[in-house]
Amino acid sequence: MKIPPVKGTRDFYPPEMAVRNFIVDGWKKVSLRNGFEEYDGPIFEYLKMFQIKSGDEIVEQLFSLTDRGGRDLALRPEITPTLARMVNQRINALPRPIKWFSVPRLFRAERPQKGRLREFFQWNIDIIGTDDVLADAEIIFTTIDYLRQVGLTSEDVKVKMSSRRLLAAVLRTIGICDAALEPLYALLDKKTKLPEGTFRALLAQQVPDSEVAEKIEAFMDVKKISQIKNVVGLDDDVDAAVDELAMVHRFLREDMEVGEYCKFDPSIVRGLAYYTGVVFEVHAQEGELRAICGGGRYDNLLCDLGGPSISATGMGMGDCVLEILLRKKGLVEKELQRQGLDFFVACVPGITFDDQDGLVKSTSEDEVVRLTTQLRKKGLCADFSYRSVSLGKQLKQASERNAGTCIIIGEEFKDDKIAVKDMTTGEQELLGYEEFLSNLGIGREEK
RNA sequence: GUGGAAGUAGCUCAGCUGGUUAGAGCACCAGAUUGUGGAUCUGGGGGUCGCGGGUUCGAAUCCCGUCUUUCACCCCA
Repeated sequence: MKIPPVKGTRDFYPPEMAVRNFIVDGWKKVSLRNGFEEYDGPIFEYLKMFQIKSGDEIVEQLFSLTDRGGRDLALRPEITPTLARMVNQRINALPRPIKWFSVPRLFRAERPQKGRLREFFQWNIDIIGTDDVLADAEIIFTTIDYLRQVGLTSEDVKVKMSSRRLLAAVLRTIGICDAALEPLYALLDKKTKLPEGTFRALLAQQVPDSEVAEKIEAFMDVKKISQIKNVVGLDDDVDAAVDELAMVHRFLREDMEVGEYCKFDPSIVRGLAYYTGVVFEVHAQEGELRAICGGGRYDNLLCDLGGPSISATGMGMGDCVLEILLRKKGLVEKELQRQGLDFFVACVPGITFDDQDGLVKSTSEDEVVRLTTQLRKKGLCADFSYRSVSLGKQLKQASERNAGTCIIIGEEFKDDKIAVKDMTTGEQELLGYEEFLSNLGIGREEK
């Protein structure tokens, strides 16, 4: 019986696995060099934990199960609740600020489409326990640091940033009441995806006062943080929010040297209600891809999940959209070619080697295994052919395996010599067996 | 969850309005080549035409259902 892969999942054959590792290894490397420590939690949690934060609609998009003890569980659709749980559990013992990262495997029972599957990986970085905007800047910087690391330039991608606090202050100043904020956020979030006329019509529904609606539109057209005050007028809350966002931008531009990646964009709202401050998304400049990542400040979430009131800011980046973009930009091919063996050990089949008394000591096939063992003992990647086939076949295998060097055990092994062939240049030299082995470690660090 | 499009070999696809035994390229395996790889040539394996049902003397081809993929919505933690 043929069993197909489950809807929305991927099989990682070696080439796909190499790409996945390229992505994940980059995430980890960049996290560590920016001072984040890795954590992880269980792949399933109590269903209730996800319900608290997200509500019933989200529950329909969870893979849930009941265990034999009657516990209602769910495969994690995100790791932030787990992070909050772990931090809350040891909140008094953990030194702050907490700078943690994770690369969890996540599950969402949504209908799959381009850049969105039912099982995927997501890079999460969070800074918990400080309300300093420098932490927001660092989250954004670390995100850019990764994008830059894999070769995406400020021509390729842009960090669009705004602020929930700013948006709330602006809307209140204009005259929107608190109850109307949430549905309005949802609409503003969609502005760039809707035709202008449609947006205007929907806005008119929510905001009947055309003067107010015009002000909202004017705000949505603002290109620079410094222009906000001119459009909205004077207000202490707006001023404070503007200054805060301007400070994040200044850190990124003047101190972290990534200003060319960043721009203010008032249409960045983020879907979820729990964001409280700076919010941002990274988008590819060209093409119709969904956001590569998103993040922001969420000062109330830990408290909502049963912990103390502690501020936090973070970012999540999934692997699906990122991979599509990296492939489109030709940034993964090089990585695929780099993997391969250090050595492939081959032999001329059927040669026997005698000891001093003329008795058979070993065959060339035996010596292949012995030499490979020595190479592996030194931590090198080495392999050989199981079947005793012609030397030509073995060399072919060596090049298919992308071996850097091929070693040939032939007649000259009777004089304790081996042929060492460089597979890229094709050059070959005879070396003493012991001499070759003892020189192996040297010069390897430079590679 | 709603609507559109598609599904033929591991991959990309051909197969005219239903008509013998379903093809090609690439990939894979073997040989040419028992001490020298990436090339070339020759040969080979591999398909219940996504699955199930219907129409028909006859279905890869037409119809229905279903699964999967994909696009647009909903949503996007």
